[in-house]
Amino acid sequence: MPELPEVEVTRLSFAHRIAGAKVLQVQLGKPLRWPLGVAPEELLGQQVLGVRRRGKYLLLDLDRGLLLMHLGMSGSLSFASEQPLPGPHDHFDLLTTLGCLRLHDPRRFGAVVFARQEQAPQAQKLLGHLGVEPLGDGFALAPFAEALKQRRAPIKQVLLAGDVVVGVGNIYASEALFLAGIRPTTRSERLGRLRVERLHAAVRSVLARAVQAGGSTLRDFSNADGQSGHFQLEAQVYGRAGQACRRCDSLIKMIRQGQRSTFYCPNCQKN
DNA sequence: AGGGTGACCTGTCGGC
DNA sequence: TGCCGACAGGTCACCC
Repeated sequence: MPELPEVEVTRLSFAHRIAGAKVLQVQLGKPLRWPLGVAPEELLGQQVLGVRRRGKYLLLDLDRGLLLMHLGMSGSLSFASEQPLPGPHDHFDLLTTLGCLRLHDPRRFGAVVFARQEQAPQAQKLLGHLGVEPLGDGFALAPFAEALKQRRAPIKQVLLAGDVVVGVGNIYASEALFLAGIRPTTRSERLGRLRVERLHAAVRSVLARAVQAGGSTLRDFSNADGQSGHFQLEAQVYGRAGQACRRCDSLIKMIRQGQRSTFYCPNCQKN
């Protein structure tokens, strides 16, 4: 479910409501990808100062540390004034004076990890290698071009790797490459100035529009209010193998790259 | 150090 | 209807 836009939409939906809350209780379900890394009692009484996002991580700033939350493949957060009855896939509840923040995650690829500070090794192990924020000022064309020139892997996989630019997941990678008119299999280093420029703009605009639309093009995403995306953004290529390209009517193709599906239009995306 | 692979876990869907 | 394999929005540890 969650790429950068979904994570950001989630953040926007509850950050203002949880700010200032004090932690009353922590309830854990089945194990997530990593252990919390601290005794839950350690969190009690701490105040939630705010919620930031770094890549696909949400950072819950507390007065004596921070919680790094990741939604994995199937996670979603909800924030409700009363604690709802926990279901079989609810694996983390943070009960606070202002409401209950809950991580629901059937596949349990998500995680909640505590660190005393952002620079602590537990946090840096997860955040340290991340690339620039695509929606921030740091996403400049020249360094992006420079980074892409250093890589020999197919451009789709460089985007997914997240060490050049963060937040682009499997859906938006295909979508951005379509927008830029670039074949996903093209080696990163072989992209010329013009294509890099188009890709830079495409990554930005695809992600920004998805945030504005309230989440992804896909069906089961909902923010922490329980509201689903507006579905205003139709996928151009993702999930459309065998269907007609919306721009040129050619048939959309699906291939496998690094065990993930990639979709593209063979006519609109020639190298 | 970059690149390729397997691993983690559960649910759903299509085909036989 | 039932079973089985393929696949799903992420990313880490591991090997070369």
